[in-house]
Amino acid sequence: MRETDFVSGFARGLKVIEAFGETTPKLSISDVAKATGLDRATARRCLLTLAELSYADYDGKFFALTPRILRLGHAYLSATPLPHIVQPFLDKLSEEVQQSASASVLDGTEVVYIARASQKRVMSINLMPGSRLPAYCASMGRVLLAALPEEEARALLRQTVLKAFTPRTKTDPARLMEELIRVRAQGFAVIDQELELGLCSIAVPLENDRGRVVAALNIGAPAASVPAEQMAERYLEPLRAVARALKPMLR
Amino acid sequence: MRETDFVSGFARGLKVIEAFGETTPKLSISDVAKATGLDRATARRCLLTLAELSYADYDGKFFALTPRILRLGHAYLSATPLPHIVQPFLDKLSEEVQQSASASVLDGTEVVYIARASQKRVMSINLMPGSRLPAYCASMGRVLLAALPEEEARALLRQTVLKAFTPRTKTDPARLMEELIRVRAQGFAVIDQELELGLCSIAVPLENDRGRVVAALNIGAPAASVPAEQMAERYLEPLRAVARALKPMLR
DNA sequence: GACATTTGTTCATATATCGCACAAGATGGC
DNA sequence: GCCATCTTGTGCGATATATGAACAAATGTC
Repeated sequence: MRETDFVSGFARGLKVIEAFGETTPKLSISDVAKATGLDRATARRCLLTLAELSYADYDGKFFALTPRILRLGHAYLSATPLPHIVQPFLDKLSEEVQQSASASVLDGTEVVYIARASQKRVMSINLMPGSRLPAYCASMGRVLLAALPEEEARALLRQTVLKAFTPRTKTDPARLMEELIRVRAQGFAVIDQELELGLCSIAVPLENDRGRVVAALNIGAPAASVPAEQMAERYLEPLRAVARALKPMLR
Repeated sequence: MRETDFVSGFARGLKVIEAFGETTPKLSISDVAKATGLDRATARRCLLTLAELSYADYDGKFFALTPRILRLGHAYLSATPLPHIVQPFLDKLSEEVQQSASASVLDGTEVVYIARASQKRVMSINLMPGSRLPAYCASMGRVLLAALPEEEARALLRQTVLKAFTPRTKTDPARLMEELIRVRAQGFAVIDQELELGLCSIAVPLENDRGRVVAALNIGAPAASVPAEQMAERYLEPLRAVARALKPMLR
């Protein structure tokens, strides 16, 4: 790609949108400049552009995103076949096993939820399509990393800040790589309270008709009612049945 | 705002993202140029920029958005307090009444879902945060339109294509305005299969601590099990209880 | 209340992008 | 197989944007 085939004003604007996050719903011009590394004058122009288009509100001091910004993500969710195809299967699966079921894909070092059917909430975090979790300590993340060429998985782990969310979180890259190899061999991953105490989950890869892994499916359950050792015997077959049923439908 | 405080490259890029939709998951350069009204060269530069930043894939012919684009909408969902505050209340409400419960806000002529707790699916459309419905024929839309100054509501209806989704859909602007006045007076709206046959819903406004309507809450139920006449007697009180409980928590 | 910082805004100019026109390549009909 | 049509890629002049410094205003500190 040539230098001139890149619209840096657009790229800068996207950076500005992403500056808004979890802990920062309202940002001043300087806040955004600092968060993005852009010049204050440039950040201001991007923010005023967002406001002009009603993607953001401006009270003269702080900018805040408006729900209109959801159109952007929705363009993906409604345009991409996978979420639509998977959703009814997750609904059925979730009802059958009386636990939450989800599907996700990999985006860099993170897992991105693309569909979800939730039963009564057991997690403190509220997951929905678009939500992200670090791949290294999520069951679907393990499955998706395990599906990559070993070198690629290793590279992603190197890029990740391996933080211990609970005392059980595995954070040693070497042990994680071993775990990925085991996951690939056995065809599923079980997470025992590595992301949140009290929460277990199990995931399997979802292949398309040509055998390429295109997503992961999981079931999450409270550790109190389903100990980690029982996850596989209870949920592996239902998950695999869904993956088998979906396989011929995925291009 | 001065002319030079607007980054048109950014605005054009956002238009390109929104060109991807329901029926158009993969678009060529010309497709996007046609859909957005941009010059082909410009559309191409925006698309290549998206691809360079991994917001889109490019196979040499077609562009498709990647899940990375969900970061943009997620910036809003995670940064805005309302969805987080409302979600656990919807969960409880949904379990209590054994029906789906949702919250939404108005964006132009459309209702945008910002949180949702779903029971077994009754709608053919799959709703999630970010999903949009036309305001004029959705229960939350009626409530949100009714909360606007009459002239503003009338203006939005004028901008809307009033399509009949079912034989029961109300599409006459004058009758809709009457309906909005009734909704405002009674403090709730009931929709009887106007959006989809077999689906009824009821919505109430959600006010903040200063009495401004900041969102709408609703419950949807299959018409077969809950006829429209029963929606209010069954669900109005539970909905209002949630709205009352939330009110002091909303700035 | 005066000083020091931070923040927002403006401006001139160097730089990058836009849209047009044209060339090259792909597609489809017959 | 050939022409008509549509699509994509590129060079260039005109136009729009980014930059960083300078100033003004607001905010925080002692």
